[in-house]
Amino acid sequence: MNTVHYNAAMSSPSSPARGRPARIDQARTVATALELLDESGLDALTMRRLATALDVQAGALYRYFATKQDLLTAMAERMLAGVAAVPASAPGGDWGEQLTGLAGALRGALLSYRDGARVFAGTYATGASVLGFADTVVGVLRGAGFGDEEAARALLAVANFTVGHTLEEQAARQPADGPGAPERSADPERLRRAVAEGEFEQLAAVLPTLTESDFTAHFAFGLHLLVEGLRAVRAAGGPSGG
Amino acid sequence: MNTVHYNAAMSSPSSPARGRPARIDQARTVATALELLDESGLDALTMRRLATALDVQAGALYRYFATKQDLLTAMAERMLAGVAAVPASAPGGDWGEQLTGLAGALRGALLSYRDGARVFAGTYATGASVLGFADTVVGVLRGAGFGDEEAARALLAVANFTVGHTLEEQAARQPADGPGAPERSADPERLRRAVAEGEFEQLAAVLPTLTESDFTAHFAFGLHLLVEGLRAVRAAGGPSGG
DNA sequence: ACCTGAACACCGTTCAAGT
DNA sequence: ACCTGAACACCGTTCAAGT
Repeated sequence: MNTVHYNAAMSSPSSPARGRPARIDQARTVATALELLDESGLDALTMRRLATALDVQAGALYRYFATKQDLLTAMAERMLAGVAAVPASAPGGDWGEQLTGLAGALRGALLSYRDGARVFAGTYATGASVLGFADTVVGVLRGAGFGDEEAARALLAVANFTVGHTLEEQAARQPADGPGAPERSADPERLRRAVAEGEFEQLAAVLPTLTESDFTAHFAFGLHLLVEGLRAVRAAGGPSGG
Repeated sequence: MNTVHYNAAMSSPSSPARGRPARIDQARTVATALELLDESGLDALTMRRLATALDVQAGALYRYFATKQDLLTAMAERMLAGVAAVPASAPGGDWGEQLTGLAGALRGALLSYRDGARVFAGTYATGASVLGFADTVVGVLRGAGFGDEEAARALLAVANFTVGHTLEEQAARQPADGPGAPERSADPERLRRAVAEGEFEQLAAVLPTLTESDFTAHFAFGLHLLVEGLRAVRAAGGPSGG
């Protein structure tokens, strides 16, 4: 069962190719959609533009994906392909380092496509890539002695932090194309101005760190907090040592 | 300077009301937009529907908001109104409890409107509510002895976790209107089926916790990890005790 | 079986013209 | 100064009809 089941309700192309051979299929459609996403961003990814890139009419896409949302879910699933294999390629380290590596791999997968985090956050993918990642994370935690409940909640905490962080990281990296300045992009200049205008003494003091562009350091710090928190939880809860 | 400056480039209504009195304004437009959001969700919030609710034509909205994105930013800002006042109303407790209260207030603010987290995550609000919240959080942390860099990074970690968590919480609470099952909603049933179909032993073991609907407990656990992580960081770094 | 062509019911945004 | 009316350039989705 390696294949992703995008949508069991969709009519998949039957095995013996009756009639004309298909000009597109799910895999090529998702691949082209991800290329388009990376080139132009989520807002520019329309069914019509995707169809044009595939040299087909827009309606043809609906033979493979019931809705655009289904396509986005398949894209999210594909983005995470191989993300669970990270600890296997770097087997050393304790559970904390393995968890850090896995979270970093998730962030890397989302960062590897423009608006990747937005696509992932906007879908609910339950394919082999996503579940395999979750399975690996939970395996590391249970192997380290955490209980089932703690392992599940730790998975959620790490995943939600990673998605939330990468969402903002990619929003900040948005090109802000043109002097018209779109409102979503996290321009540090606007933040600086806003802090200067109001009375935010505390914020003003930490502004240099807050507006720095080293998102890897921000991510590492948050992840470090979660791992150290887990260490504290385990020390307080279970009878086993580290 | 209490007023939120939605967009300095927009022509605000001049003080002496020349010509016809305005039938709509920014404040009423944002309030109505939030009502509509809460009733029907973000996907149903269109400029045309909002205009109809305000008894006006769609084009009239563009005298107050340059783009829909600007309107959404103003909505995000308004959602967080008063969220920084939480520690003032419950002044007791150490920095950890105060931080927990602030994060809980942020989650509560996002939860108080349907798709609130999606609106917030999709914008970059830098008004008094958002900056006031950030200022308060940083103030708590610096007051507890954390350095400027750690305080800034801790703010980001807590905010990103909270947004990421609430994004998923609201996706899970989506009514999933109709048996057609929209793909975004985090139906626990689909997750159960997907885990059962594949070979995810670790995931299967924690499935009861993973699919439980007590998001408050999930949120509390993640927040607990962050706070305990901060305690560990402070113990390891600074010379001052707790 | 697979895709086209054409339509349906919408969008966000702009802007001359009215009052 | 504020809003209307109407248009522009799109959307996602459906479906009879062609091959």
